[in-house]
Amino acid sequence: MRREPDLVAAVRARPEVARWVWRSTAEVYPRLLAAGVRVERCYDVEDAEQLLLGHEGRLGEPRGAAAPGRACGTPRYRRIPAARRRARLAGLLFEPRPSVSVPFDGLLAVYAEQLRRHDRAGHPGRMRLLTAAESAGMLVAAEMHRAGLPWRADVHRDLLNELLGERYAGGGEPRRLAELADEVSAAFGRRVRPDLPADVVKAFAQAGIRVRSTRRWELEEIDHPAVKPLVAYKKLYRIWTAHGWSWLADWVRDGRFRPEYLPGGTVSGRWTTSGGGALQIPKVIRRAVVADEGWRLVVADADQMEPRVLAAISRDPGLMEVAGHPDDLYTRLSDRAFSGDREHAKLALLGAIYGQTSGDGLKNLAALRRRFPRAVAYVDEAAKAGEEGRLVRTWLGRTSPQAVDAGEDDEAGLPQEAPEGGEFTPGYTPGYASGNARARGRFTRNFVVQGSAADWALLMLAALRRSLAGMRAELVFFQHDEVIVHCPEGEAEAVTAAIRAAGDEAGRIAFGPTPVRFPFTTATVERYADAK
DNA sequence: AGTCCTCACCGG
DNA sequence: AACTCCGGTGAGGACT
Repeated sequence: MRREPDLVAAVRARPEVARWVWRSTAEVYPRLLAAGVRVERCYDVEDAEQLLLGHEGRLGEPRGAAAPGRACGTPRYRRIPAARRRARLAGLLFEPRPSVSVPFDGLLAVYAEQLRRHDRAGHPGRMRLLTAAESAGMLVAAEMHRAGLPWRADVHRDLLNELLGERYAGGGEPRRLAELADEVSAAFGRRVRPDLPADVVKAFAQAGIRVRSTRRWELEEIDHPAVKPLVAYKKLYRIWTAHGWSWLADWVRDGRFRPEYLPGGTVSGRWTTSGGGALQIPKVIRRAVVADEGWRLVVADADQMEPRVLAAISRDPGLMEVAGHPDDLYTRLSDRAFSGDREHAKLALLGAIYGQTSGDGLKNLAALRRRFPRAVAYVDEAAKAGEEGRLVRTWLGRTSPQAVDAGEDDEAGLPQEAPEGGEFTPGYTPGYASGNARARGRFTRNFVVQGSAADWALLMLAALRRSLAGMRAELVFFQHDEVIVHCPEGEAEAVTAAIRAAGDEAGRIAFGPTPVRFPFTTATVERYADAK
């Protein structure tokens, strides 16, 4: 064993190393990137620990943007109630503070034991693939943060002026919002604050209309002159508060928007981001995402990712046949089982994946079950497991969190039991509590599909990262089933080909030999908004 | 003054 | 047609 005084020099001096094993990519890799050093592969011990603990059923708490060791010191961390923070800390192997170092021989022992724990997994090969893929994802996350999404602040400002109007000197609402608020008040015949739901509900009540909430879809069913300006206000208010001038000041520097990506930030393995709401950029704001001079954005969206993943993991012969072509899956599905009605076919399939409880999807589910019995049985079995309190796994082995038993005293801050009958309750989170078996069933039903899709996406990113390595092109954005690559115009064609290849390669590696295809819709554009 | 909760929007 | 799955974010207001 030897001590190296300088991380960057130590890594740079060993180009022959095939894979770096380290405690935390998020802690180490940004320092390397800052010095211009990239590594090909790594093994993130702390991330693997989370995945292994989950697989072993020893993780009752979710990982998230606020998980200790990930986002210490961020505002989100402080938002978590103290009782929950304690519960999270209890399941952690490592000290959450980056400043507390793990002894080197301790790390080696943990790594060696982790290798043995992979062997004991239900599918050791898949489990090794999962931890390797997520480690690759950690590299991608750090590199994307460093590269940043090209963002034109001037275009964004023009857009805000156009949508919201000028700001008044004293602060407060911009002109357009103030006008809409006046229109709302005029329609009610009294002063009403459109940003206060309680005020709006009261105003409608006085007008003789009872509303349960002020959600947009509910308001739109009401016939009242206040509805139109109210809905318009809510849309613009959202842009003003979440993506307005202060967002611009907080998050855009030197023509780049740099969110912090957290691979595996959700229980299902989807990524989250921290800061700037990077995964919720409104469509209109995407006009501000503009490629550099002479460069292009290659925007690629995986087509019907979740149905294709369901075909691959359930091995349903009929659904694999439908998903075995690159063209629109729902059209083929409707030709087979829904006499050409694409919308019904789509709703039925999504309803099966989401565990729909009412509506048209339920009727069409019967048709789906007749034609694609193994696919429906796959998600039904996952739902049954959840209802009975068992764990479910994604294809590669990411495991649903343990249902938390109701009644334990360290649960302060966790949502309480949902009401009988499975009604939707805002704030109730089925993944974390066991109060409602049916809600838990919907969660596990969706988990196996959404999570396996996240498995695939991770492998796709890793494959894409490898093929971009020799180019100037950079991955600059990733959102569940969508990637953006920023590249010189001349590389756009090669990048597009690389993305398509990565999709099918990820399918083969994740799911083994399968006829299922994983095509992308791609667009080479100068502005993100032009991709759709 | 700081913490916590609710509401409602955005995205997939 | 209805609000089912996974999330982040900010504002307002009640509370300590």
